[in-house]
Parts: sequence; structure tokens; C-alpha cells
Amino acid sequence: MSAHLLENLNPEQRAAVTLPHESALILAGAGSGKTRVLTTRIVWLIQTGQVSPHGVLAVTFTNKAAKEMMTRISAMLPINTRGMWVGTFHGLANRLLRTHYREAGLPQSFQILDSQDQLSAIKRLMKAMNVDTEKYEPKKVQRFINSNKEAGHRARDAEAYDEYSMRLAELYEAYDAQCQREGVADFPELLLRAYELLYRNEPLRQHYQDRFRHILIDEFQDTNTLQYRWLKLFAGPHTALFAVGDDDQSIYAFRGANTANMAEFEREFAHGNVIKLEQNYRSHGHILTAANTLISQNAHRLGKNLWTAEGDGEPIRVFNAYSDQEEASFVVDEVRALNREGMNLSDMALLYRSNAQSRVLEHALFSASVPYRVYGGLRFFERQEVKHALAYLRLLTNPEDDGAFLRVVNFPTRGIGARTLEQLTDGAARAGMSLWQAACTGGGKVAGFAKLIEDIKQVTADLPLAEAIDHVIEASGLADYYRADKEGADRLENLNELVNAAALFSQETEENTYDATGEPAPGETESVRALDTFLAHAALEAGEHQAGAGHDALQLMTVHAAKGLEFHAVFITGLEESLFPHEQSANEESGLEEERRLMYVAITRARRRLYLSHAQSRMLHGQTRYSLPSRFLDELPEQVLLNLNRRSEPAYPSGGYHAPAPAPRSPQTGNDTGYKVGQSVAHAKFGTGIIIDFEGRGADARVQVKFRDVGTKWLALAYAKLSAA
DNA sequence: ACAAGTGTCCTTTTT
DNA sequence: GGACACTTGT
Repeated sequence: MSAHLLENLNPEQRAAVTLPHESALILAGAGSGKTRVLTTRIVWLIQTGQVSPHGVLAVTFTNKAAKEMMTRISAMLPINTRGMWVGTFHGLANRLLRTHYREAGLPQSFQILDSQDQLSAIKRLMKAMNVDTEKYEPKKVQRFINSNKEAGHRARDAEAYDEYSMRLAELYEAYDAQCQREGVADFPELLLRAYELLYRNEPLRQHYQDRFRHILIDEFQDTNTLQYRWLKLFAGPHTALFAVGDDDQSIYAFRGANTANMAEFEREFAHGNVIKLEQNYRSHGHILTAANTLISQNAHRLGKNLWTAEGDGEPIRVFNAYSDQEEASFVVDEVRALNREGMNLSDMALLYRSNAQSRVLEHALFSASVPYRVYGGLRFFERQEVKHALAYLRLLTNPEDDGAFLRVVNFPTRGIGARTLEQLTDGAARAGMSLWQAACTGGGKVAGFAKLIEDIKQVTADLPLAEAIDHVIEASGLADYYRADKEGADRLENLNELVNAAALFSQETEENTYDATGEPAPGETESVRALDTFLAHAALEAGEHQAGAGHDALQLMTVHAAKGLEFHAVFITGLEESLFPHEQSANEESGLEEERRLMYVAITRARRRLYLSHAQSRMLHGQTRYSLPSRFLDELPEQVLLNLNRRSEPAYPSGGYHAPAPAPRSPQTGNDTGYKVGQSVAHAKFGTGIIIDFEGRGADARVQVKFRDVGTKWLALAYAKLSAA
């Protein structure tokens, strides 16, 4: 049985899967079979009787990865995997807190705030405290709170050395008090609460440490400080930690991921028990060479070099476009050509650094009737109409939730305006009540709202989840509101979808094969528990980015979103200085290294064919910007590149992939110098740059040049020795 | 009380 | 270009 399991694994993979009961670090390069190793190890451990499903804790970062892992395990292991804890950090923390809510100091029906909810809670607090939001931007306050929580610091432990940060710490403290009062927890709070729960409660800690014999962590390079400490707390003296990660693919430092965790883990747990998976099963040789060469220019690495048994494959195609539009039409032409040759659109991906870049590409694809799918943007449970419905539901199960109250008290409009709410808020604060309580004791329109919620509560008390939600949508007036709205059809549709989602959710949790969000607690009111579990699910798993019409479509996404995916053909677009690497990251060494890792991730998504393109001019934020090619292009080995611009005609000005591009539309066209805006030039002293502006004629002519290394300068053409580059 | 108009700021993102 | 906050007008 287990011999069969280990077939088709290479020696390193097999060694990793069959490691003895010891902690180990698996450095798994891109495309090296990381997930396979992780899941096979779990199955192997169970099959060989070394652990029962009950003793396994497997942690991932995304719900998608957790589901994928569970699916693969169930496919290999025909036994009940219910006792296994597989989920995201937040999902598992939630599970722990729901089970031990009393010990954790939370109400049973505590609600989870997503980032949006958290931000509005902070704004509300700051308003109540009369804090100047110019001086203390709510977003910055949010970042302060979250980064402190993620470092394991409560307000009292927060580093505060000056007036400004001391004020931030005060806000943090007040914010936590508000959350406690309202019975809500934000994302980092889930982790910190769960951490503190186990840290302070010795018997509980003992219990879980004894239980989990094996802890396996996916994407370990993405863990933050708190998550690492969390894992250490779960690990008892008899627990083996199996951490899988790739420091070269760490692209989330900006949100707190701490790559140093890998080195630390090696020191604290693995003790030299490190296995490198370096054979890549995804990409052809030239693509890997490019990736290896690029990433070798990062100074801080654990060190790893991917290789493949495949041949070199095709060269990497580089295209220099005159404008973002030309870049887009180039991409469209290539995509169609590949599609004609038989490659599915869904096997091709268009990658970009930031979401704003997708529009030009979308426009070109749309005009050419190429089906495409964009990842990113609003997700199902984040849509305003869905959040409104959820707020009503939250109010039913947890009336202390002022955030939910304020969200829906006047939506649909009930004639309850700012003035009324101000009075209500003041009254509630003076009496030390929640808004809900204050509304119940008062009169007028606000009391009418309270009555409405009370009625809904009565009717839905014994209804199944989906029917309860359906009633809420009707009785609250949400449905009528969107029916009356000319543009409300989609929103109405989504509310319908919410009812369906709830029905599906009830069905799935009943079957209970996989339950990442809540432990069924015996003896509690059925429908209330179901509602709480569903609301937690909605917050923790915000749903798909877009309703997936499962047809063959080209895939558009940011490089971040592409991590973990692979495609036959990949287009990396917008390879320009200030865009990729992004200008806000390029200044710092660590920022630049992260951008380089991002580029590394992008390159290693490709199996057979890779296109790199950049545009000399680009519409961004309503302005045309001129940029130099990304330094990452220079960091690739020339022998694996194929410059498409040099196929038939000179590279400049249009690149001439197809029709020559129109002349630049600049008020200075038609000058007499032989230079134009957008052109790349070289200067003996300042290096290479690009002309971004122009003034004067003849002997007085001056050009403004944006140099890669020395910034932007005005140069008199009569004196500066410029040459075309 | 609320709709319509004006001004500001723009990474990346999962939970 | 577009989301979001804030101000003005009815």
C-alpha cells in the first residue's frame, strides 16, 4: 500500500515524505511538487500507523489551498478525515475560539470583522473620541493596530516613544475595548486571542500539544511573527513540525510575512534537517535559467537552484512596445495565434504588477472578442448588498454589534438621519448601552427599526438558515429597494445567490466531511449556531472573485494572484521601471528584493512559452507616463532571450511588430531636432534615459530626460551629448 | 434627509 | 479613470 504511494516520487521527495518523527524544513522550489509532498506525507503517516487523523494539524494560508489539500488527501485515503484539523490559520483559530469561547473571554456569538468592517469600526471610534483624522489617518491607525497584533503586542506592549505613537497606542486600546464591548473580533485578533488562550491556559495547551503529533505548514515563508509563535505553542515535546516553503517566493513581506522565520525554524526545530526540492517539473530549461539568474541577484537567500530534466525549450520572447496600447494589441495577436495553433485560452495567462494595468488589456481583448477572465476585485461576500444582508443577520445573533446596527439602521432609508443617530449614539454612550439597547428603550423611528428587527427575529427563530435569510432580505426592505432601483437587478441577483449559498452551506456542514470554520457544539440552539457558523464562513472565506463562467477564457491577474498557478504560456506585461519594480518599492533594498522575488514568481509560472513586454509610454492615473524598461530585463541572461523587435526592422520607434505605431501625440511633434518625446537616449555622464518633455527650437531646444539612475533633468541639446539608445 | 456635485488619492492582498 | 470622502443644493 505505502510502496504504491511512494512510486513516482523522486529521491528527495521520497525522503521528505518518509522522514522520521522529527521536525524538518523542506525548501521546495517553484514547480517542485510541494503540495504533493505535503499531502503524501500526511497520507503516509496515517497509512503506516504513525498517527491517527486526530493527531494531524495542517495549516495553510488560503482556503483554496486547504480545500485542495483535503481533496487530495481524501482521494488517497478512503477513511474518515473528520478528526483532522486542516485549514487556514484564521479558520483554525476561529474553530478554537468557538469551542473555548468562555475561556477566551468572548461571547458565544462573537462576530468576525473583515478589513472593511475593521476600518469603519476604527473611523467610528475616532469620531466618537474626536480625533483629528487628518493627523491620524484611519488607515494608518488600522495598520498600527494590525501590525502590533501580528507581532503579538497588545496596546500596552506597543512600541510608543513619541507623542504620535503614544496616541496611536491609546487608540489601539480604545479600539480593543470597543470590539470587546460589541462582541466582535478582527482577523489578527482571532490569531492573537487563540494564541493568548493557549499561552495562559496550561491544561488546554497541554491537551492540544498532546493531541497534535504532527503539524504541517504550507507556504511557511508567508508566516508572520505571531503565526510562527502560534505554531510553537501548539507544538509540544512530542510534536514533529514539517514546514514547507520557498524563501524565493516570499512576496508578502509588505503585509507582515517574516522570511526570517525560515532561518529561525531551521535553528530552533529542524537542526539541519533540511531537504531541498530542486527538480522542477513545470518549466522548460530556458525559462528556469532566466528565473535562476534573476533570483541569484538577491543577497538574502537560503540558496537553491532549480533544474529540469526537460530540454531548453523555446527562447523567452521580449517585446518592446511604443505604448501600452501597442503592447495590448501585440498580446492579443499572440494569444490568438497560439489559440489557433490549438492552445486553450485557459492555458494562457496575462500577468501584471498592479490591477490598474488590466484595463487596456481588457479593452483590446474585448474589441478582438477574445474571452477572458479577470481575477481580483470585489468578492462575493464583500459586495455591498450582501454585506447589508449580513449586517441584518449579525444584528439578529449579536445585538451588541454597533457596526452592523449603523450599517442598516437607515438602509433602506427609513428617515433616520445623521442628527437622530448622533442623539442615539450620545444617549447610548452616556447610559453605557449598545445602540441596539438604546434604540429599544427610545421612541420614534428608531424604535420602529428595533421593532422590525425584533419581528424578524421572531419569525426566523425556527426557520432553516436559507429560509431565514430569504425572510430577512424581504422583511428588511432590501429586496424592494433593489427592485425599485433601475440598476438593482444584479444586486437582487446576488441576494438570491446569498440564499442559495446558505442552502448549500447547510447541506455541506450537515454532511460534515470538511468543516474548517466551526466545531459543532452540542446542546445549543440549532438555528442560532447555524447562523453563527455561516457568518463566520462568510467573513473567513469571502468567496470567489468573480462568478466563474467555466468556459475557455484567457486568465488575467496580478503576479501576486498567480502564485501557486501554472500556465503553458505566460505574458508578463508592463515590465517598466517604476511599475515593475514598483516605484514605491524600488528605493529600499528589501523592497527591491521583494520585487525581484515577485518577478521570479511570475517567470516560474510558465511551462513552455514566456513573453516579457514593456511599453515606452503608458496611460496611468489619467496621465501619460514615459518609462524605461525594467531593470529585471537587464538581469536576464541574453542567450535565452529573443527580441521580437529585431525580427525585420529597426527596433525604434514602433517596434514594428505589426503595423507601425502612430507618431506620438505630443504638442511638440514636428520639432527640428530629430528627437521626440518617448525616445530612449543615452548620455555620456548620466547614462540611459527617456525623453519626457521638450521645449524650444533650434539652438534653444531643450529636452527633459528621465534617467534611470540620476533622476529627471533638463538638457540643452546644443550642449548635451545625447545619442539614441 | 438625501441626492448630486467637487476634490483627492492612488501597489501588491489573504484572512 | 474611478473609488471615496466631503460639500452644496433642493
